[in-house]
Formats: sequence, structure tokens, C-alpha cells
Amino acid sequence: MGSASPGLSDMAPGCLLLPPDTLLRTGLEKMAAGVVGPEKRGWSPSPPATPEQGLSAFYLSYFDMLCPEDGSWGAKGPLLNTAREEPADEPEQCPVIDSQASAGSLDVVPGGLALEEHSLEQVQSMVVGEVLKDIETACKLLNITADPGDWSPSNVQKWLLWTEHQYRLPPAGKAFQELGGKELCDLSEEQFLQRSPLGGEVLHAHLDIWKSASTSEESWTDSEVDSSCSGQPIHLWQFLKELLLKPHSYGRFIRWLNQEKGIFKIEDSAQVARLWGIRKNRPAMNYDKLSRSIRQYYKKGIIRKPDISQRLVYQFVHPI
DNA sequence: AAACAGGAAGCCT
DNA sequence: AGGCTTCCTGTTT
Repeated sequence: MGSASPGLSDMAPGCLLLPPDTLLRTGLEKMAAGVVGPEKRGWSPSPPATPEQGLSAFYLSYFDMLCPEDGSWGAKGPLLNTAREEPADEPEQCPVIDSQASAGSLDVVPGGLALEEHSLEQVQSMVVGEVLKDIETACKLLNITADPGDWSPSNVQKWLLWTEHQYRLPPAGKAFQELGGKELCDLSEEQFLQRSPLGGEVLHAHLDIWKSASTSEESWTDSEVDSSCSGQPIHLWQFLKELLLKPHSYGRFIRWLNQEKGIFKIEDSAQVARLWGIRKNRPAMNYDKLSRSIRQYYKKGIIRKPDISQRLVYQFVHPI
């Protein structure tokens, strides 16, 4: 399984597999320049909820990751959880990432002192590490290789759909139709913007990240990923678990209510169904059908409804 | 209205 | 044959 975080807290400033100043950073910076702009929100996606798309959200979602959520910093000291992890047998609303993300102030991070104790480089390294892990996850979820240069046109479309979905960009798949990975990589930022005026900048920056990540780390690009995921189709329950393992990326759509018991809640049924549809190349996928598939698991003893049945809440029969 | 429950049939590997 | 996907009828929240 995914070799978990290699102890982020142990990481020395420069020990990352990547030189700190690769394209990866420029990619991130481009995203900064790109989305954070004041005016760029013409498309207004259906949920007018929190317009936290853009870099601040991007970074914050990673800062979110550096917080106790995944236990990464758990050993660091008693700084963190003052009020988290209550009894919480009930579906407590543990706030999912966003809420005030657009505030953009870093003291949103619980235990704000943490940032001062770590050099900027360390934080960057951690972000870079997490980006790599995210790419790995996305590969698994999408069933594509990490190297964009290898993508078929349909892989490109998958990546586009997925990225648009994650960063709430307007759909632009048509403008990139018939493009293979090679051609996609050759497009300049201007050409991205031409094809997608609103999302092009982010897409281009994100592709940069993928490009630099895959060239700098062949190890899992070829060997591990191939053996672990490229072959057989993923099962729905595996897919759901993958999403649940990445709360900073997918917590808006699906999250644990009680991870120990394997109880989870689908927060946005339409979006989860859409992600599943992307993965399976089933554009007509919806929650009605996805939930039918989940119900097939009842008989098999893989997923069930929890004892106190609630809408959109399910439970893995065998957690962990 | 949306989620839930399952039967039935079809599709794909 | 297994694991969905699609469609459907009926019930519950």
C-alpha cells in the first residue's frame, strides 16, 4: 500500500528528492499569479458557497495537511488539539478545510507558532512532498501514468476533468480534444489561456507540476505505480477509500465521521459520482447508480449502513 | 425532492 | 463469472 509519509517531521530542509528550486516551485508560483487575481471568477460554479479557489486555497489545503489531521505532527508536542476529537460518536461537524480559507491569513493554521519554528524551506519541502504524494494518488485514482508525456488523448481528458473538478475550474475539455500528452506538454501558457481563458493558467501551472514531478522521480513513475495500479480496474470501495485518505483534497466531497469504525459520509453525492464516472469513463454516472453499486456491497459484507442510519452515511464493515 | 432499497437485465473484462 | 451499470418500482426521510 501507499508508503505513508516518511515522517515529515524528521525531514531536513534540503533532504527532499527534489531540488527546492525546480519547476515545481515556478509551477506553484504561477498558480499564485494566476488565480489569486481579484477578478477571475466569471464562471461562478453552482455552489456559490466559498469562493476559495485559487492559490490561497491551494496552499491552505496543504497547510491543512501539515496539521494533526493525518497525525503528521502529532509527535511534535502538545500544541495542537485543544478542542478537537471530542467523543464524536455522533456525526460531529468537524469543519472541513474551507470555511474561512479566503481570509488567506496563515494564522488559520492551528498552533500558529508552528510556522515560525520551521524555516520557509521546510514548509516548502513538505508542500513539495505532499504534492508528489497527491500526484501519486491522482494517478491511482485516474489510472494514468505520472508522466504527462505518456498520456493518450483520453488520459488527457481524464486529467483535465479531474483537475477542473478539484480546483473548480470551468470545463474546457473540448478545447483540448484530440490532444495527446506530448502535445499538451508542448503548449505554452498563452496557448492554454487561449483554450481556456479562465482555467488555462491553473491548468498550465498544474501540468508543470506534474511534468517536473514525474521527471524528477522515476522510481514510482515506472516501477511501483505500474505494478500496483495500472492493471486491473479499481473497485468502488477502494476508490472511496482513496478519496477518504486525502481529506485535504476530497474532504469537501466525502469524509470520515468515525474513521476507527469506518463510518463515512458523502458530503456531495453528485461530485463523488462525477469523480467515479471520470475514473470509469462513465460520463452518465450519477449518485443513483453509484449508490446502487454501494448497495451491492451490503450482501457482500463490504459496506453497510451504520446502526443509526443516516442519509449519505455508510460504514465499511472491515475498517483499516 | 432526494435518498434508500433491491429486482432485473445488460455490459465488459 | 464477477463487478459493476443502467433502469425501474416502490418506500422512506
